Amino acid sequence: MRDSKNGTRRPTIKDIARESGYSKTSVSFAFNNPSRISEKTRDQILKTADRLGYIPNPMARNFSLQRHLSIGFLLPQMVQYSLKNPYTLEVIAGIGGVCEKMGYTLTIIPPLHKSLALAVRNAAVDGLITLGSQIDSDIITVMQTRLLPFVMIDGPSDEKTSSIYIAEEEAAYTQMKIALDYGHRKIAIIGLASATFAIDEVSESVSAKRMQGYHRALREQGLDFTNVTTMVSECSLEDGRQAGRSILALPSLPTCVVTMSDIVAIGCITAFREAGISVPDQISVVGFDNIEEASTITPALTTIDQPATEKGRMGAKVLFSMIDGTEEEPVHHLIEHRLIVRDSLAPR
Amino acid sequence: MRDSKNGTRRPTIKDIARESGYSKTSVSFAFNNPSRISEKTRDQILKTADRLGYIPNPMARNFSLQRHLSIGFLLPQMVQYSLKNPYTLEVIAGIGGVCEKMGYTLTIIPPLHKSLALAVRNAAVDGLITLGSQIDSDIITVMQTRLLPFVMIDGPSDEKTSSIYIAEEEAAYTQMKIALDYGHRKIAIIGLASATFAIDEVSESVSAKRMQGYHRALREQGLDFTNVTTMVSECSLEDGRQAGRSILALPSLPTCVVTMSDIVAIGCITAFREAGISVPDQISVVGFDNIEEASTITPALTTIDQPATEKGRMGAKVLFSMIDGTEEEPVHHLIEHRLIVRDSLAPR
DNA sequence: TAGAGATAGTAAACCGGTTTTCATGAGGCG
DNA sequence: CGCCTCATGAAAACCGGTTTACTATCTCTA
Repeated sequence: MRDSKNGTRRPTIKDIARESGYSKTSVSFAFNNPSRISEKTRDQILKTADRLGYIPNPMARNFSLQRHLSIGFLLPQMVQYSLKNPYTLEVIAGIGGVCEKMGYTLTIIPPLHKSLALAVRNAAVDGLITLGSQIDSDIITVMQTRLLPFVMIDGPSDEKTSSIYIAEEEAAYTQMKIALDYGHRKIAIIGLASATFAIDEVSESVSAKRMQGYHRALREQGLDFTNVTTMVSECSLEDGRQAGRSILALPSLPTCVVTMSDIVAIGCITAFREAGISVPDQISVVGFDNIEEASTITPALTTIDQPATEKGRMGAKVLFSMIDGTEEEPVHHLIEHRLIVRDSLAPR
Repeated sequence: MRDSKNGTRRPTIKDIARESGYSKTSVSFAFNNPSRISEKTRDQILKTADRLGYIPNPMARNFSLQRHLSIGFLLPQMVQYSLKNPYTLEVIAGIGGVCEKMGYTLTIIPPLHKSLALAVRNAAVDGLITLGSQIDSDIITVMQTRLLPFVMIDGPSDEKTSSIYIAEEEAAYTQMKIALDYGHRKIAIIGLASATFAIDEVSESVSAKRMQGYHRALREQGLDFTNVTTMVSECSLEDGRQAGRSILALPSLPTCVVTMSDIVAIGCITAFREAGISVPDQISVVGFDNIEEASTITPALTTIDQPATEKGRMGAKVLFSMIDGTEEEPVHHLIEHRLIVRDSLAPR
C-alpha cells in the first residue's frame, strides 16, 4: 500500500473509473480525447475526478507516452563553479526561453558522484545540451547508446554531432591583437582552468584553440609564449580575484592582462582596485564573452562579444528540431563574435 | 514497434534476458542486487548487456521506483526575467549545490501556457521549491493535492507550509532609515513589478511587507508616502536602466533612490552614468539583496545583505528532509539580513 | 537419512497511465 | 428488412523496469 505520511493515497485513474462507474479507458479519454466519449459521460467522470482530487500522475503519463517533456543541460563543472559563471547562466537563460515556449522544463544535470557520464546515463530527459570542452568520449558514447539527441555548445568539434560554436581561434587572435596594437608587450594570459580536465583531443578544446589564436597574434609581432606569463583560473568572480592577486604578486607587473573570461577579468579588476592599482592607467584588462556586467563595471570592459543567450537559444532550437524529428542530419551553427572596445584597455 | 530513425531500438531488460538465457528478474538483480544471484550468472548477464549496449531506461526505472531523482524550482516569472536576476540565480546555485550532493537533478520549471499552476500539475519532480510572492492559492492547492513536498522561499507566509524567509519589514525599515539618517528627504522608491501579480493576501507579499517597513521609517521622520515617488520595475539590469531613465525624467530629481533589488539599483546607476549624473555626488542609490556584483560595481552598492545562496541551500535541505521523511512538521527558517554600507549612498 | 535452511533462479504482479482492438447498439439507406 | 456505418464504451496489451512470492536444488546437521 503506497501511501503518504497521513495515510492517504493519491487517487489513480482506476479509482476514478470505479467511483464513476466507467472504465479506465473512458477516464483517460475524458481527459485527453473528449470527442471519443459522450458529453454526459465526460461530465460525470470529470466531476468524479474533481471530487476525489485526481491529478494524472505525470511520471506514469510520461512513461506511457515515452517522453519526459524536459531537456537537460549538462553542467560542465561542479555547481559552485558553473552556476557562478554569468556566461553559463546566459546560455542557460537562452535555453530556458525556448523551453518555456515549447512547454518543456529544463533539467540542470550536475555530475553524479563526480562523473558526468554517470549523470547522463540516468538523466530523465528527451535531449541534452552540453557546454564546454570537458565532454569526453565516454559521455558521447553514453548519449549515443541511449539514442539521446544532443547538441554541444562550445564543445569539441565533431562532424557527426550537432554543434553551436564561434571561431575560437580567430576571436582569440583578435583579442590578443588589440592588446598588441595598443602597444602592450608585457602581457599576462589567464586561461580556463577547467580545460585541464579535457582528456582526449586536447587540441580541440576551446582553451587550446584560443591559445593558438594568441600565439598567432604574438608571432606576427615576433613574440611567442616565452614573452608572456600564462596562468589559469576557474570562471568565477572569486577565482578571478585570486588570479588578479597572483598577477600583483608577479616579480614585475604586466601592462596588460588578457583573460579568456569576462568574469575573471572583472575579478582581476576588483583585485587591482583593492590594491590601489588603477585600470587602465597602470594596467589594462581585456575580457572575453561580453557578459552583461561587462558594460556596467567601471572601467567598462574591452572584450570579445559572443552572444551567450543566442548560443543557448540556438542550441535549444536545434535540439528540439532533432527531438521532433524535423532535423535528421547533424547541424553546425557558427555564431558571430565581435570585438567590443570599451575603457579597460588603454594604449601602453 | 518503437524505433529510432535508423530503425534500431534500444535493447530492454527483456532483450538481455532472452539473449543471455536468464530471466528478467535475474537481469534486474545483476544490476541492482548482485548478491542475489551467482557470480557466474551475473558475469554472463553483464557481458550480454555490454555487448548489446544496454542502459537501463531511466524513466521506466524511476516509474517503477516511484521517484524522479529531481527536485523542481518554480520560476517566479517568465524565463527572460527570472534568469536575468542574479538574486534568483544565486538562490538556484544554492539549491543546485545541495542537489549535486544528493545525486539529484534540478528541474527549472517555467510557467506552462503562462500558468504556474499548470506547470506544477505536470512537473515530474519529487519536491518543489518556490521563490517569491506570486504563489497563489491555486498553486498551493495543486502541490497539496499532488502530495508534493514543497518549500517556499520569500513566499507568502503560512503556518502550515515550510518556508525560508527574512524579516522583510525590518530589513526594509533599516534600508530606508539609513537613507533618512544620511539626510535624504527627497526619495524615490523602486518596488517589485512582479508583486502586482500577487492576487490574494496582498499584505503578505514581500513587496507589501517592505513597503510597510519603508512607511515606518518615514513616519518616524514625520513623513509618509506622499513625500516620496514610487515606481516599480522588473528585476533585470535592462528594466533597472529603464527605471533610472524614468527617474531622470522626473520634474525634479530625488536625492536618493531606494530600490528593492540590487540589479535594479545597478541598472539605475548605469542609466545615471550614461546621463552624466554622478553617484553618489548628485544622487544616492540604495540596493537590496547584496548580490555579488554589488561589491564590484563603481560605486560599490550600499545595500541590505540577504544571503541568497544560503536561502537556496537551506530551502533544498529542508525539502530533502521532507522527501526522505525525516521532517514531518513544516519548518520555518528565518535567515539573517544585515546592512552593508558602501559607497553608493552619501550624506545629503 | 530426514528435515531445515541457504542458495539460485523464475513467474507474475505491480507502478499508472495510453492506445489498440473489439463489442454493442442505434441510425441511415437501399 | 438487411446491411453498413457511426457512436460509445470496455477489455487487454503495452511502456520497461522492480519486487514479491514461489520452486528447485544443494548443504548442513541432528
